[in-house]
Amino acid sequence: MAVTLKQVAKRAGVSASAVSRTFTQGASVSEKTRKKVESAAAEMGYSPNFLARSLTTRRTKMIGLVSNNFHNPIFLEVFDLFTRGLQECDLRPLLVNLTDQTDPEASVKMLRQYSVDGVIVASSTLPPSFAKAFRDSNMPVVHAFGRRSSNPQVHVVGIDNVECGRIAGRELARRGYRRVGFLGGPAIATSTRDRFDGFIEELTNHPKIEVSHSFATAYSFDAGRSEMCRLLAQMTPCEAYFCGDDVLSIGALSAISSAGLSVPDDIGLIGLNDMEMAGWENIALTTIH
Amino acid sequence: MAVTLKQVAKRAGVSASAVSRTFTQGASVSEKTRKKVESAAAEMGYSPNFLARSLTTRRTKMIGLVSNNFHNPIFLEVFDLFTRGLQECDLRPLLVNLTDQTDPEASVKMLRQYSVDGVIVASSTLPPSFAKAFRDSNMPVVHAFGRRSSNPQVHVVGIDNVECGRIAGRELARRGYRRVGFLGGPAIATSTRDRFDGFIEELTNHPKIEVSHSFATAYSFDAGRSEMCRLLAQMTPCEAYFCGDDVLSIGALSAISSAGLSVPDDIGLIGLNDMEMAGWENIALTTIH
DNA sequence: AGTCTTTTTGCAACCGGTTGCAAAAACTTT
DNA sequence: AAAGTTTTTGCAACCGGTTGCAAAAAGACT
Repeated sequence: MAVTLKQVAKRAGVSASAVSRTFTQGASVSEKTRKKVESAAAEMGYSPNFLARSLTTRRTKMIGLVSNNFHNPIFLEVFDLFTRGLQECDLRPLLVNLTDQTDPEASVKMLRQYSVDGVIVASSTLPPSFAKAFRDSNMPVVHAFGRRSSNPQVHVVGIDNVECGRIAGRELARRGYRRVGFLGGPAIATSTRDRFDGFIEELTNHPKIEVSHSFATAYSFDAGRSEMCRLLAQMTPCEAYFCGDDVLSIGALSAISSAGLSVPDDIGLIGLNDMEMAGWENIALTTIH
Repeated sequence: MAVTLKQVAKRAGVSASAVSRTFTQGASVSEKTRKKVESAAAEMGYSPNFLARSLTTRRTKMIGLVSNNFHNPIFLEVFDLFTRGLQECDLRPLLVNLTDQTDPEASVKMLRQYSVDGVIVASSTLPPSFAKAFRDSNMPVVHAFGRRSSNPQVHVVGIDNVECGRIAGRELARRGYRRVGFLGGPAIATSTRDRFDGFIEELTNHPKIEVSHSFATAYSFDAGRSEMCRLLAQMTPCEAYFCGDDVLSIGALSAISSAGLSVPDDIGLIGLNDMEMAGWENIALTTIH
């Protein structure tokens, strides 16, 4: 069906190697044969088959892009940036949706079968063991939004979650709130733990401020809304909250307005991520970039 | 590095073909050798290399997933559903981000080099010629959210945009508005054209209703907001608008509140898509599912 | 036990490329 | 023009699998 190297070789009147070489960076071909090959290839509409090539070069230029965050709009921004970044490096993302998948093994196996050159695990809620599973299978791994670990085999790229917690704590203190709360994402997520730690650490510098905390079940609107509803139903809600992330915050925001209260007049709120939506005028969330 | 078929064959004491056959659906292998091969494979952690296999089978089980909509949160839902659907069929999406790419040829070439089994073009704003370009290169193509064309080579999956326009028109009429507007997405997009046509068509049944229209520059919050700002600054804004989609609507919503007006008391608004966010209580958009 | 069928097996060629190596061709030098 | 050097070229083996075909093995039937 598709034009093959051999057909081009025949048409150009040269050997297969010559054709192969004109399409490989830095191979030795004379100007004359290169011209012949190039024009034959152009006429026939030939371009080399990457997968056949990968068999010998051992490079597919495919990168597994693995995530389970398909309900948090910030991840559309993430996917946009990641795919464009990869494309600029001449790499292709093979997308893997991990939603409702608890065992890494199946994905590891699949990505190995496709011989990806590397894997990006883009998630703050997957356990570190997940990224490790890929690594153990000898693929280079970047865990985006992961936590730096004692095990240096997995590259981690992300924000300093502990520092985020500190920033939030410091800002709430600066604004004079006396009773503040941490409304975190899922309690098992490392991102949640770290933000919590930083928040608490900062607020120990302000012993007069009363601090409480609770966790939502996910980084999602619904989770944020229902957790905030619960908090508002208690006898003494806090004066201000640091929420796990922006979507969670927007859920909380919604609970607060539904209760007839307003942000920031009645309750202070600070999010995290500075996603596009946070800046929308009908949301207007204070957030950490 | 990775374990190969030959190594397994040696270990199991059988020929390469035998190993290959135990891993191919419906090939003829005796129970005895299958067992031998399977245990050898398990011990060595072997699984077949899909790309090498694809060379002879001519099936990669990879599908190009092409889109330029990385700023409209509805597409995160789309990507979620599409990737899961593909995965259920044992197919893998190779994601292609077309943002700031005007020429289809580069992507066509790239996807051919990776020998994808087919392509899904997921976009309502790309011209039909884009999907055709893939088709002309002999790949099966599905244009999701595209417009049914006279050229039957490209499969189209999507909503009935004309009917959406009718529904919106009918609903606004039913609610008794006398002066309604169409605030569409980009004027070149087929989805915009079709929704517009349906809207107008329906409202010709109600000659007493005054209809006007305008187009935003994109399906985005900012575009919706600024177009609505412009409309509100005019002497006679409409009583209600049908917006191109939900993000556009939310932008319009924001412009309306900023102007000190309220929906639905001062101005009616109806969106399209019923994205998750439309249901969030602090947005509460009327929309078409 | 011998013959006829059916199933299982290995050989070898192939999928579409790359690459080490030695021979051929093209330049330099003297 | 001969010898030496460098560049270009094609051959053949290989990457990791699949598959048509004929031979071998197993099973069915007299």
